[in-house]
Amino acid sequence: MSNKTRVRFAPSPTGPLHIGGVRTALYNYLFTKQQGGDFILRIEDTDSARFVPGAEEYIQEAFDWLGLPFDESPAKGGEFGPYRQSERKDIYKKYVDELLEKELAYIAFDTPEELDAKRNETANFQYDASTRLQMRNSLTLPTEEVKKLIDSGEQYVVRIKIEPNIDITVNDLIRGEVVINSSVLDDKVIYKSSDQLPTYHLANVVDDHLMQITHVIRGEEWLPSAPLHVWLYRSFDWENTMPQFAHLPLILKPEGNGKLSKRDGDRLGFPVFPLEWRDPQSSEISSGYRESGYLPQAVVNFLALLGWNPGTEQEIFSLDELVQAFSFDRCSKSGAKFDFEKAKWFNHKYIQETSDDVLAEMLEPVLSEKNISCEKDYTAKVIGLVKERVNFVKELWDQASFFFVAPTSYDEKTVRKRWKPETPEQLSELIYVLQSIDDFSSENQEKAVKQWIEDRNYHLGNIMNAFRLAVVGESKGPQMFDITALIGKQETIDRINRAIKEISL
RNA sequence: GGCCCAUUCGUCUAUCGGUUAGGACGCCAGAUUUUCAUUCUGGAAAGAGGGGUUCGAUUCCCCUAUGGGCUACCA
Repeated sequence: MSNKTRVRFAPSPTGPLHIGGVRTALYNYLFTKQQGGDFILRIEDTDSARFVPGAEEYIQEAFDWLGLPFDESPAKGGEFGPYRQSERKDIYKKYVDELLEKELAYIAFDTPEELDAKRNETANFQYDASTRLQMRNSLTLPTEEVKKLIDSGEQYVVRIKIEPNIDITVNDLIRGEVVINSSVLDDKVIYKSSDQLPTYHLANVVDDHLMQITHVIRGEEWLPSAPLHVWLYRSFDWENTMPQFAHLPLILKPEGNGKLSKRDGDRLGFPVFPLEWRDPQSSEISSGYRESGYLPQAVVNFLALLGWNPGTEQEIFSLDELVQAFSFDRCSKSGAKFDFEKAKWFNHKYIQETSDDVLAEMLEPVLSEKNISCEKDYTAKVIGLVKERVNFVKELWDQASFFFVAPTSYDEKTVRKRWKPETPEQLSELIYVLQSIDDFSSENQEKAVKQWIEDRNYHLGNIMNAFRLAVVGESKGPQMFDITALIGKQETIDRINRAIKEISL
């Protein structure tokens, strides 16, 4: 067996991938790539009842968008496949039988109703060494009886037989040694005859072993069952090749209590999913980071810092830099509340670093939706002027619409404040001044207009603000002459004329 | 209820026994600006509580409190 680092991200396809899962996957990726290892996607669909169509495709697409490619996956294949647990039925059966033969597991016939009844009558009922002898299973029933029940089609499950009062140590890369006494563990179901599939615990351990996974990096919600997994490795006699564990702290709701859940996002005004998701049953739509105008690099950067820090004051990291810098001993042990404001800030930073051409490409759908077609080059120039004021790609339109369409109305407050009785006449003069400028560059305009203002002893602020109101429609936007230089002389003059006509009414 | 994990500014976090407890987001103020922003500068803002150990604890130990997770024939 090679000692190459191999990690897996193992979601169950029960819906869209949530942002906490994305972070877990990201840490897996960072760690394994730092080691020169492999990043594997395994679909854990052992619960046939909860399968949601489209979820697996969604997961694939999300990682494509994020730029975190898998080395092995259902889509890509690999030498340890298949990568969907539902396609590995036969494999698991063999290992379940092995445990049964070694008498480390047993068959149980108790129905869900019987178990419910038991739980109701006994407080803290647990199916374990203290109770298993009172239940209907292969430990209490005669062998022929067990055989007869199975042959007659009686549904059963296989339970792991946990020996009581043994301290089980889980060595966690983030938390150190966690010791749990086996008496608090129950005889977990590892296989169900109803769908002939194992439960998570068994499938997980068998697959991690067979796929030669070296590190299991997952959410903290798995910490309580980690001792069971260790027990399973022991039962199979695989403890010497058992993967190392790292249980990541959870991502919490920004306000109130509890871990971030699917419903939190749209309720609080930010996405919790990488991509937009449309529920196949209810048709309900949950927003995604991609559709909200986040750049994947910003999402990756933000998520990486949520629960890990470099120990320096650097905050902006490329993926490669993250791969270099990541380490488990700089992961925090406690849950992190999701901070939407900071996510916005990261996106702002990344938009500044993205080229105008790329942003123009991203703005294209918005423009065509508004029936605006223009040169990419023009759009890019516009973006160059306004991008420093936005957090999201979609905000570019709000900041730049007047570059594409002339104002149809004039902001009332600004009119009241900036449109004086003498303004129309001054702007008429301004038109003459602009008319006389041959090279309509920003610099030339500024020189000519300022000279005129000085000659006539006008008030700079009054002129410029009225000018802006006429061209933009309100009191916002980049340098005035940068705007007019881009939209051109004729358009500028037209807009001033229109404003004189309409505002004076 | 039981078991496990955690606990530094509002939030994300640095500190690995001795610091004016540092940074970032957000917030507030000032500067820049022909507007709105951006940007820059400055400011307010933290060791859950109680016991120990120690010359000295945010840091190590214990208890309490609080938060979180798990406790399914779900993952």
